[in-house]
Amino acid sequence: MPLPRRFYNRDTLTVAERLLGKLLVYHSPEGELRGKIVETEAYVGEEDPACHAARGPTPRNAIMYGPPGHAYVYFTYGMYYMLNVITEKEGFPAAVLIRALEPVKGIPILQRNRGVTDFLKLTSGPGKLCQAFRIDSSLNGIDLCGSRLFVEEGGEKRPKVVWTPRIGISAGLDKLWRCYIAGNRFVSKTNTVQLK
DNA sequence: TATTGGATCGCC
DNA sequence: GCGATCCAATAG
Repeated sequence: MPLPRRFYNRDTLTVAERLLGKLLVYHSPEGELRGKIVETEAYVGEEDPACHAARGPTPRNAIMYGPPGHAYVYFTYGMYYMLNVITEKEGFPAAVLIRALEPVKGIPILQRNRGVTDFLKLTSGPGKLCQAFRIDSSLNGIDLCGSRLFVEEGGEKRPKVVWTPRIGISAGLDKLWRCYIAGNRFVSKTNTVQLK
C-alpha cells in the first residue's frame, strides 16, 4: 500500500527522516523490485543554495513546484539518474533525494542491471540505485500514490538516525540535511560518525 | 550559440 | 586523484 499523500505534504526534514526504514517499491517491466530506504537528503526551497530551485523555476525543476508525493528524476554527470520525492505544499519547491537502499526483492534483476553481484555495491548510492532499478527520466513526475512506483511501510520500529552535511555539494554545507540509519552497511559512504 | 560544471561512480 | 559523458543553465 502506497503511503498517503499527506506523508509527503509536510516539513521536508521530517519526510527525509521518516522515509528511513520504509520500502521503495517499483513494478518494473522486468518484475517487482523492492529496497529498504537507508539514506536520504533534504533539499528545501529557493533559500537552500544546493536546491535545484535555488534560482527560481526552470524547465528542469518544474516538478519541484508541483504537488507533494510525486517523483523528481533528473540526469547528471552525463550518465546517472537521481531519484527524489517531492515534499511540502504545491508551489513550495522541496524534495528528498533517495541516496541508498538495502536490496530486498528482485536481487537477480538488480545485479543484472548493475553488472555486479556484490550486494553491498548494488544500491549503495543515488546513481547506483537508479541504475539497479532502471529508473530514468521517463519516470519523472510519476505519482507516488499510484501503483507503479511508490513507498510503503517497512514494518520496523523507528530506526536510530544519524544526521550529517549533504554529499557532493559545495553550498549549504552548514546544514545537517543528510540522514541515514545508524550502522547500516548499505549507506553510500563510510560513516564518519558511528553510533554504538 | 558557446561554455561550464554537476545532489556520481569506478578505476588509476 | 581523475576521467567518463551529456545536458541544463547561464552568459554573450
